[in-house]
Amino acid sequence: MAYDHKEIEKKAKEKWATLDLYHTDLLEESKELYYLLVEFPYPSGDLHVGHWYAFSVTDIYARMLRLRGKNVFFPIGFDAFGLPAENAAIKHGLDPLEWTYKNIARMRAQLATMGASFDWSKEVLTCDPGYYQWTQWLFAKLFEQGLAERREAAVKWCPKDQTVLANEQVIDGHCERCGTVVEEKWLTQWFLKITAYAERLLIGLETLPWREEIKEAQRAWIGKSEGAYLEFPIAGRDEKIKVFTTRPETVFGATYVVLAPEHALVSSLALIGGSNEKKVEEYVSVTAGKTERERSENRKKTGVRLVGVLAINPATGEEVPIYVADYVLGSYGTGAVMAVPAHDERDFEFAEKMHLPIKHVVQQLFVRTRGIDAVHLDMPLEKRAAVVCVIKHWSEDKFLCVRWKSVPWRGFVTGGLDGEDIEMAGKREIQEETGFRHARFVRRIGDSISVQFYHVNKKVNRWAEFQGAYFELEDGEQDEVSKEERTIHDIEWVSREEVESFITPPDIKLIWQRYSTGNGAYTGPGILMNSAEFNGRNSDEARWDIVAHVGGRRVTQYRIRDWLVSRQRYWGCPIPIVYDPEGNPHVVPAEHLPWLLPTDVDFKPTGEAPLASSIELKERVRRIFGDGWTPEYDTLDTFVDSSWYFLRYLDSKDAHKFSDATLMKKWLPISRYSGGSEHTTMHLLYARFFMKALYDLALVPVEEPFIERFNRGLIMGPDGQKMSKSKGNVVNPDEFVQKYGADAVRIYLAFIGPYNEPGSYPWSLEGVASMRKFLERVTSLVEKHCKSTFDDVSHILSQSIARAQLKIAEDSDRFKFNTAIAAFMILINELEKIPSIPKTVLAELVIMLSPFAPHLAEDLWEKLGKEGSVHQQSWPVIVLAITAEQEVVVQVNGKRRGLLTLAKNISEAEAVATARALPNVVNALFGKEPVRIVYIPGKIINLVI
RNA sequence: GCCGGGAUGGCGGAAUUGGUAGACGCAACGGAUUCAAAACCCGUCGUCGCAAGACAUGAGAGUUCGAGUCUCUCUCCCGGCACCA
Repeated sequence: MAYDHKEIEKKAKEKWATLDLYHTDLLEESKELYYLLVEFPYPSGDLHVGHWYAFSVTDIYARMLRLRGKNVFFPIGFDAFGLPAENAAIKHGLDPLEWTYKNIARMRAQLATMGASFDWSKEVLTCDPGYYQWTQWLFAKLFEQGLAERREAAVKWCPKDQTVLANEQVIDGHCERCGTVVEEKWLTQWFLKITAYAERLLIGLETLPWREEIKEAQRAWIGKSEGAYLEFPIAGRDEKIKVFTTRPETVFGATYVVLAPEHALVSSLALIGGSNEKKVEEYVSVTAGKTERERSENRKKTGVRLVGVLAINPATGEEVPIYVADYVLGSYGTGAVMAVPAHDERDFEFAEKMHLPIKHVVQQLFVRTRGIDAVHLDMPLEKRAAVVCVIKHWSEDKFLCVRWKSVPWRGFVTGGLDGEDIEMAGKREIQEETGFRHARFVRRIGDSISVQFYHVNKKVNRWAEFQGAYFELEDGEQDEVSKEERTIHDIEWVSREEVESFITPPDIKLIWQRYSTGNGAYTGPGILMNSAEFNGRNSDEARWDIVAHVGGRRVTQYRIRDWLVSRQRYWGCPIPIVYDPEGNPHVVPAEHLPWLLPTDVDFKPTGEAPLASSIELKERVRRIFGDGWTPEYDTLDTFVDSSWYFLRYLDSKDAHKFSDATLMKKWLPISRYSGGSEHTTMHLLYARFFMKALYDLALVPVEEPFIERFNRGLIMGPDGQKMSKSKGNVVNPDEFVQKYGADAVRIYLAFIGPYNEPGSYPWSLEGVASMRKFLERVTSLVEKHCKSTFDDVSHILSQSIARAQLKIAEDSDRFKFNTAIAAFMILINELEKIPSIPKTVLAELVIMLSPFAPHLAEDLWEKLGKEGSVHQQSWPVIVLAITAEQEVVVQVNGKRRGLLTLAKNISEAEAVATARALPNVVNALFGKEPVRIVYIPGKIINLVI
């Protein structure tokens, strides 16, 4: 081994400690400020590959920015409240506090091995009373502002952890932490009103330069939908059923109304109807016993009609039945919907099952815009009703299709109604176009559709209302077809399988699909029909007019629910609330903060909050507030702790305020936040919500906490599978650090793939070794030339170095450390071929290496006899000289035939002449004269023959 | 089902705005060195072909002098949401 990494790492760390290198002076004004944040870890007690990936790669950027003259704030701390500590207490009888602090101590030591340049002096621990005092203080502020609220709600309950979970912590109906199937419970809980900020959380995304997938995930989570409240009066009563719909324009097609089982009107309406009250009650109680998960798992539609009561469709005035069905959610919208089976899949499914009427009010519209039958924009559209005939052979499974002669159009027999009904018109067209005499009308096919096209033969624009109809031929008896018809098209028998591909226009295809696979709900926009005075209008365009017409109100709904923060757990931040003898909540006054977590508790899960077992807490409340006052026993969701930690970093030890206003003004918003994609919709949204709420309270200077956000990828096992103990593919980074050194592991992780996108990269067993080899080559290079007295830097060499410096800096800015390292490797490969390298170049090289391999670079810096630390140097100033020549690719017909190095100021004629003289070009031209020459100076000459 | 992102050698990946496809690295192969091996060093390395060259960025079409990159259709993979009216 060319170098002893253990020795080097030890020496470097001692040197950095002596120089106090990573203490950020937050007041330093002369440099540009850069707040680089990385998600702080939970102190699980063991540093795994994921931690290395998160912290050591981000550290590369922190170090590089410092070299580039920035005042970089790169803090660290621990998200130290949470379940594992408590589980350790339950399982092994350990003290959660001791367990946590022991783990923290261990992880601090492990983090130190990676050589990360964290400023430990600003460390925060969320479980420290000095921290959670301010979590409590901020909670109190939100409470005073009406943003923290106590109410009864159906909550997700994990029977194993014996606690309530936030919606976000339930994954596929299972507890995010322990995987147990989640139950539902009805409890009084604390909520933070994130819904009040739904719109602003959405708008705020617009200006953030985040990746689209992160923004989209948040948008989907917020789930904005615009629609209207419409009211359906109950026949013979004063009451009304209020529904929410995003498609109010389909109200004419609402043929029944559905209430969620938990809807307030269900029991009273059942009583009025009377006749099936028992059945309704039974249905409601059965669904109440199911979790939301169970309800949505079984997608089969169930429901009960409220017999004896009817609602009135406000558009048609018709009476429609009322159902109770669990496919309608009580927690969204108004808990009631108007059902439009023709235009909503769920309503369609329910209507089919219950044999309810399906009324078609939106006609699908096809406009032919391409091809020979495209609508002529300068001509008016002539309306006409028409029939499209699907005709089956009298004995075989074949269908009668039509192939036009003059145009590439293939479809079915189609013709205008001319005042007849569908059956008559169809029979007549079949007779005229095909000669078949005995077609039997079987049925209509689905609903009508609108098609706008240019009628090639009749030379007019048509707006046809197509009605599909199914006919069966009784026999093959056929008349002679008129000559006129024969010149227009041929008829053809096509087998069932081939019909779909035989037919050309999409609208005729749709009729075929409806015939062969059945009709469904049409959920798109189109032309309104069966909608009184709105008939013929575009559905999207008429939407709000219809809302006005039926006296509805335009509203916006959000999918996001308020943030449930109560946890029936011990190891969390106590909710700073006490109850007076009447049971009203009061915030614990600031002078009593921190509102300490009691220590005399029983951890055994009983279904009660552990804090309820503390005598000290009850005593404390009685002592401070008086007899009859009782404490809140729940603790806060740990996501509350982590929603503001980045503010505390700036002023982590302050006993008088949560953070320093002046420093926040200087350092916020955070320049770049690096983390895992698993936090996209929870932590990131909560932190943004907190920031906006605190901004409104004038407690913070900015509304959005993070300018840039980067989600890193995942490191997989060597088999490409997610690392897990059961698969036996877990890579222990410590082994590799021991064997190859921290620098090799760092550089390997940075090289494995782009750090700016959430991909997944398998850990290659040879990868770290190869990085070690590379570092040894750099070492040998420096050692070989470090005694050299030669100091003449050639032009070519200085250009190579400048190019590498620029590339490394640029790629690092984009978090593309893989290509940055590649650029460094290219430079080393080049330098190894040079017999003598000046010391100034070596020094620059070591500085360039230092963010990636901080320990080795420090050692090499000393080998060069330099003073101070390499990490206190400046990133070399880049001077890229302008060259007089440039490379130009020569192509013939777009294929590369040669490469020229031409003077930059060469004329086009000269450049082309030089290109044409190339032997390969001469060959490719076959003596022909180019018909076109594309010349882009500095890039390409393309000769087109 | 809907939304978002993606698909490039045996593998991880590269290719700032449409302009030399496969940078850099791994693995593999050949050589040199060695008593031998490891390490190191030199070379080969998309496919077909002796070569010239042809063909190649999930499949198919299109736009363009020129497409991994832009447009359309389809397939598959990853992520998010999902009975949210």
